[in-house]
Amino acid sequence: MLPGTLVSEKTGYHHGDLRAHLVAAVRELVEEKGFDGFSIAEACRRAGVSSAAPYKHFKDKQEILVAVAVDGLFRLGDRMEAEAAKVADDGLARVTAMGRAYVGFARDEPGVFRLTFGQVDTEDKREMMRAVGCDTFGILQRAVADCLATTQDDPVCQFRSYMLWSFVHGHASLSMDGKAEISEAPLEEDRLLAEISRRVLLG
Amino acid sequence: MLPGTLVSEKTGYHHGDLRAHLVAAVRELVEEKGFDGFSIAEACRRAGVSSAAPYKHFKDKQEILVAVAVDGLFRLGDRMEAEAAKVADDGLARVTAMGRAYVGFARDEPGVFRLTFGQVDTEDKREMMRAVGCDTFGILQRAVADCLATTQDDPVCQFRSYMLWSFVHGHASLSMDGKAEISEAPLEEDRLLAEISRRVLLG
DNA sequence: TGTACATCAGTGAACGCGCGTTCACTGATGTAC
DNA sequence: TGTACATCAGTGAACGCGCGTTCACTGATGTAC
Repeated sequence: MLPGTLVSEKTGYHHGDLRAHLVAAVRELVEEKGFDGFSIAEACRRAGVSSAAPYKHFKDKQEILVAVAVDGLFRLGDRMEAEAAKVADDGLARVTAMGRAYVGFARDEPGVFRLTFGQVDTEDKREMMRAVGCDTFGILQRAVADCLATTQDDPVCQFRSYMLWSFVHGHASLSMDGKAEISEAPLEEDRLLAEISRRVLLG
Repeated sequence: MLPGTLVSEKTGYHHGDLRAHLVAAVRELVEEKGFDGFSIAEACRRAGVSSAAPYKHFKDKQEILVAVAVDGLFRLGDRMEAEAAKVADDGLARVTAMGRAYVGFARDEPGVFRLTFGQVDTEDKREMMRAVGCDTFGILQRAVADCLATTQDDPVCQFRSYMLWSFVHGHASLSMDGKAEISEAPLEEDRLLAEISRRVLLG
């Protein structure tokens, strides 16, 4: 359930890496119950720790959720890069692969996805997310710049990157909760992603 | 605050149209606090009614939220049709206008938007939303069919409609919480919507 | 028009619950000498 | 190597709170005669 490898198996009092374990437990809960419906108390039970323990690592509930969201963004970025790296050096195909990674992430972890792109309550979270979000978006921008034989700063590149992001994000959101019947046919989805990359990047 | 026109101003015991008033109150709260953070109790206080009253109209909390979500979908559809009707009979422009309506709705009522397209907890809600959602999506499909000089059933029409929906939904979601800096320049957004309609419907 | 009565939409008090957070504490760990 | 001690990461009990829901009730409304 929780990754045993993360624990430096201390017996008894001290936990080892409670912070990471809490984040993992919250991640699980957010998937199971949605990001409302989640509670610190239950995350503690799951991590095998008293309900006061988290406050040694986090200021409050909000801060834990931000940690989970940031962690999610990082993993999303990693997944995009990994998926793109698998593809031969055809720019268009790489962009499509990133889209596939994005949608895959949303489908595998809808709770975290919603949390990550969900409403922003605090200024802290807003700042944090903006910073990490720019990094992740940069991954796409670089691939698009490659494709168009231009630089990331080129307004054309930014415009097209944002178009792609919108589309993929929209499809991810809609397919996540079955609003697109199309998502039942994985072949169709590949076509969809390829088609949209083509239409945005060429022509 | 609450639309006085809706109340058939009964004095005292009987309320007139509590159901509609509760939905309105919940809508307000969902905007103010997000759809977590909302509580029946507070909606009752706002509607000036005891906390037991809602159970004469709704089975439970979930059912109220579904009512608000369904109501939101209907109003979204109305807005799309209204915005499209303003435009001369150029198919492409009408589709773009619908996009503008969609994004406008998301920006005006982010809470309801998130609730409407957010996670589906119960099978009841799923069914309800699917039915109303198909109606709303149908509005777009008809405009696209017009544009392509084909019928709604044509797979090409469905495919393109879904592409448009994805894009607009994605942009709406991202711009809602300021993830697109682009959203600060309304002129740019018009260009974005027009461009995407063109790229999806032509070529 | 007046009366009796069924129905309906509200009240208000009460319930049990689980939550987020605090507090004083305690046991383990690492370091200086 | 041994001891003293500061620091740190946990405990567990307690708190106050607001919630969703239930219950027996009551007052208003509409209708049949």
